[in-house]
Amino acid sequence: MFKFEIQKKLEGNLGRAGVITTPHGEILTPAFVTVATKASTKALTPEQTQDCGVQVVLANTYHLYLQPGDELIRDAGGFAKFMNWQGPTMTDSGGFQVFSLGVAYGKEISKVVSITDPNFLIPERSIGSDAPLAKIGNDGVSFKSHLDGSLHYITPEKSIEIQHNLGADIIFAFDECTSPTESDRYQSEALDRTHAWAKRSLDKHKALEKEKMGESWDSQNFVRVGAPEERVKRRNFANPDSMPLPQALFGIVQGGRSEELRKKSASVIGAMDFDGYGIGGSFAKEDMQTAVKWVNEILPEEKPRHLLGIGEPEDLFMGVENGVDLFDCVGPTRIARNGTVFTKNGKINLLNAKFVNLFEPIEKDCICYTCSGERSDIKGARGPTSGYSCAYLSHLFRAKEMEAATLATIHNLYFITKLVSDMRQSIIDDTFQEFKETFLKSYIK
RNA sequence: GCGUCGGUGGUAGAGUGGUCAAUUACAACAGACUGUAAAUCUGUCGCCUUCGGGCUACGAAGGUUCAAAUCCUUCCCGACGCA
Repeated sequence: MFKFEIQKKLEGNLGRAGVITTPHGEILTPAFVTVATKASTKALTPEQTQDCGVQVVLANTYHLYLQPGDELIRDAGGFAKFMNWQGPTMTDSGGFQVFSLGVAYGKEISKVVSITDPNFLIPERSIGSDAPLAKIGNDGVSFKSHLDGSLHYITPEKSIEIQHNLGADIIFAFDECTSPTESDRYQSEALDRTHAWAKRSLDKHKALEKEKMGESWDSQNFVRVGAPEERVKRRNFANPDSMPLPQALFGIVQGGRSEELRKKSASVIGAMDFDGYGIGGSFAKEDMQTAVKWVNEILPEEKPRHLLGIGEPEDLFMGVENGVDLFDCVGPTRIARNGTVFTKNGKINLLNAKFVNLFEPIEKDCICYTCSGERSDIKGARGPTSGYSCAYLSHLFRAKEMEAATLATIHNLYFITKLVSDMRQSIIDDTFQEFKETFLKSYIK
């Protein structure tokens, strides 16, 4: 029931348009995956998220394991059902938290740095005095919960077990996301660890799939006909209707900024029997493109590739052109909550003084709910409307009204989802290069 | 009219002789945000500056003092109490 079909390839580079089939529906690729870390697209209901054109949401293993607990979500029938999301889902393995709660904790480090930024060479610039909450060992990672200080030990096996309880259609191997400031020697050590963890993740996944789906399970020919009682019982699903469904596992390529390590990782991970591949880790903004290219030239062409945690418009073009099928990023939703929205002419901050009395939508020709005032599925049902003005959004942000986050998030998700889906269409129409040039010309000033 | 308390930067509110251009919060102004520790964080926030400093400021005007937002006098304004 997990399939990837390439519909059309870009001439002269690695880009392609395709379709991923999951037990919960299809994903037309390239696609932007919306991040719903704690089983919620912050500020939006699933219905609103879907209305933005979002096909897939990605939740987080570590966060849901801590709260409300993966077993509870298993009993609820999986996180999609738990949050009332109708489409395909993914979970990240917790590998990113190894970074964000580890070396990056309390520090001013981003996984994407700019080589022109002098500060990036000062690795340990501290913005707090807290000790890291994640400590890495070869067998796994110990975490001190940021919620209550309790100690937890996550191994590749544990991550996969949790992800099976969470029940997403696509799950990820447990990896170590390294900091861009680490030495080559460390990156190499970490890479070996990530490779070992990939193998362990895969073995555990296969074992759990076998247990869940039965010995003669065939992922390509799965038909959803009803859950064998016994298997339902064995997996301890509280709701017998929520039959166990097959899950796909993606391995993760690491290697930091090193060509040698990136290529090595793509070979090692690409040779393992994963359903698809994630490209993770740290990048320099300036050479992200070459890094992605090194990797995708090696990874098996017939399997989907997911560029983890990348989502600036210019990076999306770069990724698509270099053979990436899926992206996820907290950027669009996070900056929206902080008052920044995308426009064709670059990002704008709605909290700037100039928007206080601007009685126009963010973008006049945008048809998202925020700009047009209309939901895509019931256009005209509420009578004439001209959408929400910048002045109103500015007021909501200044007044700290929750709706500010909702409306800004809707616009940004629509913008970014539409952008990637337009890229997909342009690949099919053979107009990708023109589309890219036109967009970037006005977007980057 | 008498008495008491009080008047501090956009606001609230510290400070009651020098370390005060004045704690703090909010507001304002700008910036950041890339597998979410994030409805968060950072910077600026009297005027001028060659970034050393200079100038004007704590209701107003005088005064004491080497030195005053801080002490004294008068005036103006506010709250409360008594007539």
